Amino acid sequence: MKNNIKTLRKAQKFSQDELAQAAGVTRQTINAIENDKYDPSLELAFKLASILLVRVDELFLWHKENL
Amino acid sequence: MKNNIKTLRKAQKFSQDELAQAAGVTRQTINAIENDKYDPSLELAFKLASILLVRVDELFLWHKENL
DNA sequence: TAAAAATGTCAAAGTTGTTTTACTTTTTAT
DNA sequence: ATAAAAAGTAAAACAACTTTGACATTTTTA
Repeated sequence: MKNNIKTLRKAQKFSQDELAQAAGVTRQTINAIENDKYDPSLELAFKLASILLVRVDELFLWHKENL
Repeated sequence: MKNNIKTLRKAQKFSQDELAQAAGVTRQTINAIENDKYDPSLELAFKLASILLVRVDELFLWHKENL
């Protein structure tokens, strides 16, 4: 699933590591998600959205056709 | 994490099994999520929100204090 | 231009989410 | 009151997400 994490993170001048620490995960987790290696858990998705000041459905782009 | 699945599902007169099939998972998965045994994946959260015609952040109630 | 910071990547181990099968209990409808 | 449908539950196996530790590459800054 696509996401806007990298864009929003840079807009707030966070490094991957800073965002990771703010969300309570490791740098590798943020890196993997930004590079579409896998999707975060729902819990982490909410934390990231909260930190980046957007809603989950704004941070992650999900398309019905996947249904 | 709390959610409104049971309420919205009943409002649309779906059984757990019907909702499960619509979302492409098993009945047990829906049952476990409704009863707060665990949270769904982000992907499944989006599917359920889509089927139940609400946003992810309306279907699942996440509180900042968990951060 | 060299050092420092940030990012990319990988494998193994650990944790969490999902399926399958099966059985029990509760709710709905006849 | 009974049968059928729906919901609850549990263990084992499997799949997906996260951590840890390590090292390579790219970008930034002094």
